[in-house]
Amino acid sequence: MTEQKETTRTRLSRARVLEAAIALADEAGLEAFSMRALAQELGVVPMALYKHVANKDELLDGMVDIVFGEIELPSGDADWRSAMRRRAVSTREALTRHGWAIGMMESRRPGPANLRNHDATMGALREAGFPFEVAIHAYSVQDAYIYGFALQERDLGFETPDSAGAAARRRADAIDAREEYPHLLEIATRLPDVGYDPSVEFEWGLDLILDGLDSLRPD
Amino acid sequence: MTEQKETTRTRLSRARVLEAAIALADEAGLEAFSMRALAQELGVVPMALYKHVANKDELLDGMVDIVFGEIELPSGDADWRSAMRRRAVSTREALTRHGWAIGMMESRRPGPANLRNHDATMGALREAGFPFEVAIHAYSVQDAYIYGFALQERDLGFETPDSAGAAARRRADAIDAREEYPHLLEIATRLPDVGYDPSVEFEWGLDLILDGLDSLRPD
DNA sequence: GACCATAGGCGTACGGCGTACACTTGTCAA
DNA sequence: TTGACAAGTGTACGCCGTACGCCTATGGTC
Repeated sequence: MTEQKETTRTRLSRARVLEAAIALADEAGLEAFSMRALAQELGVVPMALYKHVANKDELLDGMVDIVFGEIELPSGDADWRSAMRRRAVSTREALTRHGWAIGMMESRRPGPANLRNHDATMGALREAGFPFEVAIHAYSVQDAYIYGFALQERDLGFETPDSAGAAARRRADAIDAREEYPHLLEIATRLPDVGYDPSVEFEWGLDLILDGLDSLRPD
Repeated sequence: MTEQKETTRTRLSRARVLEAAIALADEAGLEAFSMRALAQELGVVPMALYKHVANKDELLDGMVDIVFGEIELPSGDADWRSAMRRRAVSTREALTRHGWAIGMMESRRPGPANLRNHDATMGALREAGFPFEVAIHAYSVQDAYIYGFALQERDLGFETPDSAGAAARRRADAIDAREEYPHLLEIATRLPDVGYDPSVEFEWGLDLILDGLDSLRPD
């Protein structure tokens, strides 16, 4: 028979490496994400990766910029408020899909998608009439809120309406002295009842901020 | 002579380990923070640490709870707004001192200082008259903003009034296609002039949020 | 079709990490 | 003085990122 290379493996490429890297980080988390594990996932020896990325750091840079690329840019058509709102919602969604990226969005060498995103966002605010300094403030509050919310959402494990209650209860149970913390107890007991939807929660705070900003806009 | 042990080294203790660990993480950063480096700092062999902490994870838990302990609890005396404001400012300050802790405040097994902080904060909101669900929302926005701001502050390197401009310029310079991103260029050029104080920036957004919350309070 | 430069993938090896396990040494109560 | 128990040590293992040199498959040229 001598079937020639029954598995003529598709060649590696930077794009394939990045894609597999994101998939691995998504499902295994950042701690379990190693060059060696990634190589295995790709059916290749660890050092093969280094023909396509300079090192792990540069790989992470590339991964983060892909996440930035998944974020909806503020469209010039819509009014500033809904443009900002859509961008914020889309950012949180991307960060929910890629929890590993949350702490890295602004800490690495910015890629093209990052720059485009920041430029477009600042542009939308300026064109909405915010003076430079107010635009800086407005940008700062929004991004701090978005990143912080994503961080909390990931860390507190409030994923589904009532896993939130479960998580709260777990935290309360972790310490047995429940009666020492009456308000934590209230959270653990009442949160499951009132229900908790992270999207609703996110948008509640987002709208509070956007309302505040709107009242500062000239005209 | 035979001076007995000229350096009768003070015994190790959990407290000494934690203190040295925080000092090391503060000055060397989280990546350079290793059990081996910490041991060396304490003039001891790595495995000696394990007589005082279970493992690195549990050590980090302890470090984070010490950071929580440095945060001012909302006092029952003041009105809710200034109590929340002081807590927020104090949290940001603690996180600025201990940048390594930012991503870990809510991700680890909560220690006593953590629980006390959360309970007291939720309590202050409830006693201010916020209904349960609104109090949850109010808590969520504030903490998301605080943690997110601390994260940005650390990652963007906007430490001093004009290192902010320098950092912005550095980011703009990192890519040479400056004219492709006019609004980033504006930031790089104008930010040094208008000055940038992270405390002012933080409190601007904080007040925006607190004002929004105040308008929702019953009475 | 034959040849060869080059890019892609491999194997080995090194120093650093967290920490298991068995040991020696120091300390303090009896 | 003694002996038990706590504190500190030494060695070793399996991970990690990645430098370096080798082999091999690929595709352009004749």
